[in-house]
Amino acid sequence: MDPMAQSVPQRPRVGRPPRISREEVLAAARRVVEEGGVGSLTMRRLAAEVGSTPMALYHHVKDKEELLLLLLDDYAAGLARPALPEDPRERLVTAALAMHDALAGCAWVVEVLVADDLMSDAGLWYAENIVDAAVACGLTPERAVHAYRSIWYYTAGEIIIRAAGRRRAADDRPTHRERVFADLDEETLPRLASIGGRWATLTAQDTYRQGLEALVEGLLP
Amino acid sequence: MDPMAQSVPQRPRVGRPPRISREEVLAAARRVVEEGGVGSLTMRRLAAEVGSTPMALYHHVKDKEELLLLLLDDYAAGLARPALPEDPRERLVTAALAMHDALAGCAWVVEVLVADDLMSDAGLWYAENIVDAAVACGLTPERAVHAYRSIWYYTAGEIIIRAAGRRRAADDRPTHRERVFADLDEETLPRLASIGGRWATLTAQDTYRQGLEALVEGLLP
DNA sequence: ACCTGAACACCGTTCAAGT
DNA sequence: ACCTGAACACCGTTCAAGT
Repeated sequence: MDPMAQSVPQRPRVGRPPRISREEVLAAARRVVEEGGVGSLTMRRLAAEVGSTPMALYHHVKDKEELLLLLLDDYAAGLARPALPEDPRERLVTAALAMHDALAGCAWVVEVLVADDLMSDAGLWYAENIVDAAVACGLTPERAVHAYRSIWYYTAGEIIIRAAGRRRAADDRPTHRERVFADLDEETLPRLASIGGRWATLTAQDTYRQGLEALVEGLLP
Repeated sequence: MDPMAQSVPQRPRVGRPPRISREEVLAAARRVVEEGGVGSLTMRRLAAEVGSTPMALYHHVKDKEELLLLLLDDYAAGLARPALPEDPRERLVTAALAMHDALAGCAWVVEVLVADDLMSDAGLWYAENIVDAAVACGLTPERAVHAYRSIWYYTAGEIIIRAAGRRRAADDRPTHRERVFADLDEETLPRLASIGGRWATLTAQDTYRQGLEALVEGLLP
């Protein structure tokens, strides 16, 4: 842009030339985390991935926490922002669904999110639209924030619990839950006993939208 | 009870007499976990707590996972089961609130719960009553299970996120969220910017019941 | 300025041996 | 039967030194 820019003397880079860059580290971290979740991202593993030593990483990120936050920013920045309907109630539901989808695609995100609440700037777009739509539906700003919070609890809970469920389903040994459901006491737990084997099927179904609409129905005046 | 029981010859206990018992291990684990969360419970720390070596523990519990499950059973067994109102809608809300309270008192429980879905038998009491009340309110058993699921997502999400929030508040360095909220762009995020500093106060408020009632309102016919 | 290697203070768990 | 000690394969991070 500025034709002079090129001739501005670059502060002469002294010392050893870099072998790895922050971007390279982040890209590798993304790969690792997408494949095996946050749990599988270790500084040592990451170092191996970029062909370096664990300590070299600390020259490009402050520590592991910063690494995760950077990863989050990065993910959030790439999210699509769907066009939202005019009608405020529909706008609210659509924004919440978009937030949910953004998270559902990437289970690891939630693990980090919960640890440091809310996304980066890019993620605030969802909150903005949900709160704003709630106000447009007639809530006070205070109640709109509370409504957003309820939706966030519901959404985060859904993502976390269903992700955990999928992880359990992945390693095939029977879970604690299955063992418990196999022999329910009909005397003390008649309703659950009558549902029996259908429990697993029913709770595996995706009912996010259903629950969201119920919640919104109850939250709005 | 059986007067003969005493004279039934005990299978002679051979070998070294035990120095620690399973109960002792569990009691120590409970202490550790209540104080510092699941994260602070390590086999090594626990061994030190009972005055033994890490490997001695493996004679009383299979591994760390079993230890956590035992801890859970134990906690669930001690829960009060409040009297529930006759009216099914009130019964539903009361049971959900009781479930929430049972969890809220013990943040560590949720960490384990999420990892292995649902509590032990004792915890199923909540599910039983919520599903049953939902049926009594006119839902089909299938929709009643879905309703329970939505309530469970909402409840678990609330507990997890608020627990994480409290953990962040505990170590006083400013969180990522605070930094982001400090300078919101009024152009792109006008609603959040207008809420500004009130966000922290508003989201710190306990609105579990409010959200629950909204959700129930929307879920029931 | 950037990278390396050794070291520290941790993990859960296995294995072989002691009482 | 119960416990111990040494060992294995891991962690994140600090520190002093090399290029």
